[in-house]
Amino acid sequence: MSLTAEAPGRHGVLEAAARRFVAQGYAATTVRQIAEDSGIKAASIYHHFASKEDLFAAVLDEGIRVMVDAFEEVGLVAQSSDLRLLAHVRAHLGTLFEHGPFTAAHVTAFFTAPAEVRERIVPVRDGYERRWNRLLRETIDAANRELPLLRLLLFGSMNSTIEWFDPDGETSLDQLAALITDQFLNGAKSRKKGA
Amino acid sequence: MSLTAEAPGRHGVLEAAARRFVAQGYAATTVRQIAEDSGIKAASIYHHFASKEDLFAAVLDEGIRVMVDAFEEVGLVAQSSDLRLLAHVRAHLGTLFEHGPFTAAHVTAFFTAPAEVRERIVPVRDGYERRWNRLLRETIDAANRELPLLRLLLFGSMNSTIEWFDPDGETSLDQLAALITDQFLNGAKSRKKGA
DNA sequence: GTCTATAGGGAGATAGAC
DNA sequence: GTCTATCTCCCTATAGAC
Repeated sequence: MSLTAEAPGRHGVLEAAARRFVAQGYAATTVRQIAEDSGIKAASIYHHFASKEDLFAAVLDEGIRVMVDAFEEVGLVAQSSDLRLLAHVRAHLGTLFEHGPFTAAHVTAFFTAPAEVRERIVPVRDGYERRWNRLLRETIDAANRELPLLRLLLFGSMNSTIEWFDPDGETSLDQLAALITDQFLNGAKSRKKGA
Repeated sequence: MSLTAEAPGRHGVLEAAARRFVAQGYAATTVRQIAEDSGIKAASIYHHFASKEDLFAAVLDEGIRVMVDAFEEVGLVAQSSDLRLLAHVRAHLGTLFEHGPFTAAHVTAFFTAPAEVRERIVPVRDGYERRWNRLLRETIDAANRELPLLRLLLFGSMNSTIEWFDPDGETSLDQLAALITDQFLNGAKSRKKGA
């Protein structure tokens, strides 16, 4: 929660770690940096986590938990399927920019995780992907074998925002979510200039 | 070019480095690993490159060069603008999966590059992005402030394929390029199941 | 739950012979 | 252009006191 509290506890360490992993990646981050950000000494990290890899796995886990929670919180809004998709796109973007550094760390660092860590996370990750497949099946009418591909393209668009979107800039997260959703469903051609 | 040649030379080292950076990221890759893959000793790397960062910058440079070359090679095909976009999407995917490891290394590792390296590369990268903005302006009719955003979404979709697409799987690169282009231009809703 | 002290290893890089 | 040998630094992790 804080960077300088006297006893940050497990969660404080976890959050400082996630922030570093986002900024530098896993390998480039040292336990000493995480400790310094947390306001404790490096050796104290090992009271909360057995190893740096263990800490990394905990960050990835929390990243998924935040995503799944946000997805479930959108709930079964009884609107059109297009608006339901928009709500979930907005929620996913929210996890990247508004709900702490965990999901961002997951998205940017998962790919570079050591194989053992990655295998440990995959089952949880699958649950989130299944939720999206179900959602998309209710929204678009593509062939069954195309649907996971379209989901991956949408994920690619959404997750790439972590590399370039500035939540304090001209475009708001709401606007970005609307743009991504409309582009995904109706295509870039539908966005006529003469609006 | 080869992993075990007696004198791999600068290019062999560069290629081995790119492969490692794709697989492990920059920080997790050691100069000793690159040397071993190249068939030389670690100290010999420093005959070709002043430092590991220097080698990294050379890999990123080459990654852009490959992208720009592929873009230019598509040329001014006098087809419809949709088909021209398809050709460029196919060319970009080709740089990720068919033209060596340099572009893949650029896409996956650029974000984690040390600030000095990144700043050195940005101007070259800008040239590639300008080419795409120009291409998209001829293809879609979106508002001027939306166009760069739409390009970033398309880049996000295309570049994410490096994390999940298997060029030896069921779907070919040609099919993937067609799917991405059609989804980008016309949206996922246009892909009706009853085809 | 945090500290000091330190073990043990591997990293990037250099010197100088061939 | 590549080698062997080595420097120096900093990494993860442990031991044991408070």
